[in-house]
Amino acid sequence: MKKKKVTFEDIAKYTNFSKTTISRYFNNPDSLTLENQEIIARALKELNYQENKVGRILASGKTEFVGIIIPDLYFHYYSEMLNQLLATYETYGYKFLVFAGSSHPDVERRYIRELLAYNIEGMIVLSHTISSEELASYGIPIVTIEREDRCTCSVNTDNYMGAVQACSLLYRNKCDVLIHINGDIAPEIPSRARINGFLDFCREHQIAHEWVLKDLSIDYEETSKILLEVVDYLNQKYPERKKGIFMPNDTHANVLLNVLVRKYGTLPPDYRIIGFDNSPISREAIIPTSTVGQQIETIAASAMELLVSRMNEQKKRKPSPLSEPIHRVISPVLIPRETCDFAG
Amino acid sequence: MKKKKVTFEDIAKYTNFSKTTISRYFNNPDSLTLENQEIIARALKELNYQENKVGRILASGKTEFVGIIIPDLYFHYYSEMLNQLLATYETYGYKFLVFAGSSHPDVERRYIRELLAYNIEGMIVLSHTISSEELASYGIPIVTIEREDRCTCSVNTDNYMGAVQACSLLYRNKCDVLIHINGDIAPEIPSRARINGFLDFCREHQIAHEWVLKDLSIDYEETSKILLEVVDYLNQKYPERKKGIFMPNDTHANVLLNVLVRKYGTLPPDYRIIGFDNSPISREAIIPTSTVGQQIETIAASAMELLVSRMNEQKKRKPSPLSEPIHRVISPVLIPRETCDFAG
DNA sequence: TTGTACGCGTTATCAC
DNA sequence: GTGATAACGCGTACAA
Repeated sequence: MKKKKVTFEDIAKYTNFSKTTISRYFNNPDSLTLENQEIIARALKELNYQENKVGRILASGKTEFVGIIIPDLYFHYYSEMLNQLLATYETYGYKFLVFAGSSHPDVERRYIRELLAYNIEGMIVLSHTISSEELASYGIPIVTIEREDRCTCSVNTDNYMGAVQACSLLYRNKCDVLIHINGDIAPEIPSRARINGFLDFCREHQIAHEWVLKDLSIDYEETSKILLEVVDYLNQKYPERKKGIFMPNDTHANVLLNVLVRKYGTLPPDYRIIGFDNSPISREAIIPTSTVGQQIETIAASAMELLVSRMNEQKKRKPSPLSEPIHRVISPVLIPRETCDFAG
Repeated sequence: MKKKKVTFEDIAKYTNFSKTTISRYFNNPDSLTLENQEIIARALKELNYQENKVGRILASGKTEFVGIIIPDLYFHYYSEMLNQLLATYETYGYKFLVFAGSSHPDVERRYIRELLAYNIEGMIVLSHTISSEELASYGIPIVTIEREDRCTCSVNTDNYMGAVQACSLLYRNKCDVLIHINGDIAPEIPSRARINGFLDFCREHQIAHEWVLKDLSIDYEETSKILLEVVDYLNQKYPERKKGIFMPNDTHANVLLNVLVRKYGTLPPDYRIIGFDNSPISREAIIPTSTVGQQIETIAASAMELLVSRMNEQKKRKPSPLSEPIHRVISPVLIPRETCDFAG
């Protein structure tokens, strides 16, 4: 069982053509006689030829590789995004080299160097670790998703609009006071707009509101404890008032919901809740939870479309100094469920 | 801004060494004078050399690529497995080309051909679509995880033991009748052993039991409806008896839990529940749910270790006809939580 | 310790 | 429509 791989050379000998012709058979078949195409096709079968793209890369410079750097696969948001990015293989044929980020800048720089060593044609970055300025400096097309994007192309959810939709739903649910529980987020991070949208909406509509400044972690028990305290605080501060709580994501909305249900046996009528993301947990919670749905498939498709157009520019034109960053914004979709009274 | 990449050639000219010496600097630095190493190191900085592994691949035949075919990233089990597989980059340096499988055999065959075209050195398969026999026929090292594995190396959870542990916990919780709600699973699928473990344990301990044969889908509402019917059925058939329910995974355990809590306001004392996987949902459920924890990190590490050893064999020895498949089994860990009375 | 020459599998540029 | 030849960037005998 010799593992000697069959090459164009072998096909050429076998068919009495030249390597060039074999190459053409793959890249420009129409330039061959139909007859000869069939001869070669047959030879490929008979010799059981296995395509080898490494040679092609070296000769053509095109790897059809795209690098992905994603911070984590814990949150469903990220794994679904990766899922949808990978799915674009069917559309564009780009293969994905994936690194799950480590939030250590130097480690991620090693990832990037490694990706560059394989001549990736472009990169999609979801990790927050490296500044967009540095990313841009690597000189290859890059699209970032939902992170700081001053110097890179990006696709983000319209977080501001999402927050406004969420608040609007709580408002229509006759909530007396709107609450947002979230850490302080740097202004350059897109999801910061959720806070801004919340604040602006409440001010514009002159609704009593409060941004409860709490950093909520990934740890369930810890978050649970914090949110229980927040509930006590809210009960004390806003007794007899209907509280509309806008949580920054569905995972934490679920923790809050559980805290309330475990405390009161059900979601008390003076609490309305809405989360963000439309993660599975929002449907699988003890009470199906209203949420602002991110259109992950659209975001992923849009990111790849943008990246592909950039990569094509790089190939065709000569100098093309990687024009101004393009920022795309995808509208979220309001999904009212049982943690609000009704959609209207 | 000419994009002309710096090559060994350039470094060689710049330093008055030959390409060979530059190459050696990377692959066998000790064979150079310390002095000369520094000269080259400096030149690399000054010319801003970017490693290019494509040439190396062509010359050496070693891509350091591993292909991953994963069925889906919806279930946390898979995304976490991918996470842990990617994390082994730090240990072995293999890069991962990832395809999210499509459950269409022909599509996955295209994926595999594409992977082979890039000379991947090995493959990790979680998808169930292609038979292990066909996988083995591709002639590269392959490790499968939690799927039919007759002809391939594999790493699986000890599903049988997991089921026994689950049943044992329910038994110690003084359940009168043990219930397992699951579809019929082909004997060659590892998770089939969960059913066998359930049945064997109950028979050996002479416990009343029933395998409720239901195919539960990924759809929450649909599953919810089915499980509500099952609950009615169980109430009727086993009134006044303490029912210990062993669910095949945490997602469905959560649906059942929600059905019960929504029906009774809490988990009735005559229902005990345990799931499988230790997914986040088991901790985030309205009542923290007992589960059989899969050691995903260990499984992933073990799979890569196995794969790496196989890939090394392929490189070193000449004929090495890819010896007999090795099957590794990782023990699960029982995690008792509030849906059971106590651990003892 | 260092250099020469060739090979890896494919594509691109010319010729014919 | 087809073929010879030279890249592409690096590794590796073999020679010095």
